[in-house]
Amino acid sequence: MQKTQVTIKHIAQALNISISTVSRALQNHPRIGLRTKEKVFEMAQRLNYVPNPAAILLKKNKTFTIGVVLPHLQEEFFSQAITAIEDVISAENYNVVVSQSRDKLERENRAIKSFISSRVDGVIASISAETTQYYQFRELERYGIPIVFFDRAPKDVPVNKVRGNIADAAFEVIDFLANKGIKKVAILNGPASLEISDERLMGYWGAMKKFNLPIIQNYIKSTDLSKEDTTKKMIELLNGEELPEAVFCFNDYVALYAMQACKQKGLVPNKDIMFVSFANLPITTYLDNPPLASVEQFAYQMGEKAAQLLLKIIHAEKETLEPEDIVVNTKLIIH
Amino acid sequence: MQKTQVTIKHIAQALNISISTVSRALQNHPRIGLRTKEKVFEMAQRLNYVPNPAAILLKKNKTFTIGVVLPHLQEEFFSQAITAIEDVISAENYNVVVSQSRDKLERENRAIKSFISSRVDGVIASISAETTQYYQFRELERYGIPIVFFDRAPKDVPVNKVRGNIADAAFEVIDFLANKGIKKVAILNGPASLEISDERLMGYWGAMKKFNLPIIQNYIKSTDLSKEDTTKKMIELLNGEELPEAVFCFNDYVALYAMQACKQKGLVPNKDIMFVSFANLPITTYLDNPPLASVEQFAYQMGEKAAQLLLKIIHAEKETLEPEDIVVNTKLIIH
DNA sequence: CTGTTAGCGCTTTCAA
DNA sequence: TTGAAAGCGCTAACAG
Repeated sequence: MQKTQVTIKHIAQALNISISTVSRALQNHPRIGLRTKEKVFEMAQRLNYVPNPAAILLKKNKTFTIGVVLPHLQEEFFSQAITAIEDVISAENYNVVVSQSRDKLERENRAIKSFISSRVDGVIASISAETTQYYQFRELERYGIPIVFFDRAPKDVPVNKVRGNIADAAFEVIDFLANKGIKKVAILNGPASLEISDERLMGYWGAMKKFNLPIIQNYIKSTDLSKEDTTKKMIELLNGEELPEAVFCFNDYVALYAMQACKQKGLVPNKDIMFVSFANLPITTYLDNPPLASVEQFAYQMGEKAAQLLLKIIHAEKETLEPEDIVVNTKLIIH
Repeated sequence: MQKTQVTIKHIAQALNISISTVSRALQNHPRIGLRTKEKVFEMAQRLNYVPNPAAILLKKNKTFTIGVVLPHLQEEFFSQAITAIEDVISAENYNVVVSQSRDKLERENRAIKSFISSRVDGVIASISAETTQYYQFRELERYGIPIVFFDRAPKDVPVNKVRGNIADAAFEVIDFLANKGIKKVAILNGPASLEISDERLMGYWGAMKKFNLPIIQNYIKSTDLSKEDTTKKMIELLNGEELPEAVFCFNDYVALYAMQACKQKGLVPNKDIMFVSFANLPITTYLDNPPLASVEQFAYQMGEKAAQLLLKIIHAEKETLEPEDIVVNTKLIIH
């Protein structure tokens, strides 16, 4: 099937010059005659020469590839981030390999293994809902592969990361609800292993206190982000002593599942119970009664910063730099 | 940053044997002593040896990578297909590189270029809404890279493809509506450059005739799949002489956009006007008034077949085989 | 069963 | 400004 490929050797022969001259000409080496360069480029074109990446990689011991693991490409939040990463990375002639963990630890680990064996030059990660340990990422360190986390970073480990100012956003959400006279606010949070869950809780807690709203233990739930568990927790809220007036959800999926649980109980979401969440699905705007407000996280910007940081680390030839913690501002969007 | 990597040479030295023995042992070559093999594997483990893919590729002149271009990973249909492709392909130790065209010809071309320069062993493609020419894919042929299309294939060119029995499904849809006593059915079809648009139209046409339903020229619209154009076409339908009773949409996105246009005109979708479409977004089930029915296309199965076909072609060392056309059955789901 | 050797396509000293 | 030659890590004849 494969045609024999055109190599610099062919170009050299056709032009009756040495392969090193061809190689240099193709790289725009300064010490090559302008006429020679022209001839080489012309011939390369004519022969449909395409450089063999494997040979270059082998020689340079670099793959010009970065690996990205994240939970779901289907979430607008992540797909926007990946677009940004691709834009930044490809401008520097790097390639991107994306892998979805689907919130499974096992898939995340497999992706990391594959990144190691394909020898990527760096990794950008947003950890799965199941990930509680930093363990697996140590393996990357072992091979000297730098990592930058975005949005979902492991807790209690100093790492390079880019994240939204979640706690402030959560505070703002409660502020917004309080201003509307809503007092009883429940929270359907994400797994405790995620730092961004803690931050949501902190913001919630801080604001509830500040505005003298009642903090009810039963109003604080956390889910593993699956539909089943989210539904279960929402039903617990609905069956509780006092129905909350609003539910602050970890993200749009959680909100969607929770809203459906509501409907099944005969309540109209965003009329009988208000929902507010972190935006990652533009599709919620197609609902008949969309959530009152949501937090925009500027995924593109976050992806951009993460990619830039990673490139910076890759280019810095020195040993590990101080981990950076970049915070991107969020914005409360009132619908 | 990079640690110096462990090579088979290191293993050979540590064990005081030749590198070819190590290479063979690692490949489980039959003519290598069991004891030697064991020693080699042990040492490889101990030194954290990871084979350098670049060297293997260079040697074998194969990348064990296949490229996939498709419109949007966010559509459930495509993301399921990609999962299937990954499953099949990785079972044979191939890797997958995915690229989204976002329905832009230019992005599709860029992806193809990048597939060529990274020398993928094969390509699976579902063309963009803007693609009208087979032209760009010829470039792949030139380099002997086999292609399999799935779902969206170019028209009027004999190619390897996997597709649903769209025309039959479209027929079934009209049949279903006719049975409910619905006579005036409009169609919001995709761009004419896609074979799957033609097939939808054929099925529609055939059924409308068969059931003696009126075929009104103004009821037949096609959109470029963008929100703007779809909205425009839907508004034309709504402003026409006679309101259709049902609209048969190219896919769920088209349905979503069209339904929103409805709402803006004060009509309740799926009560005042029925919608039916090809399923690619499970999210539509969260709508208050979801579409009556939709066509399930078994994306996973389609992806699976496409991947299997591609592998078959890659493994068949001969010159181009006869193009295959694999049809996967669809199913009408009543909600 | 194992070792020697050539070479995949390219970059890069070193020498001219 | 160009060429010769070594070598990146691995595989695979060929030769024992």
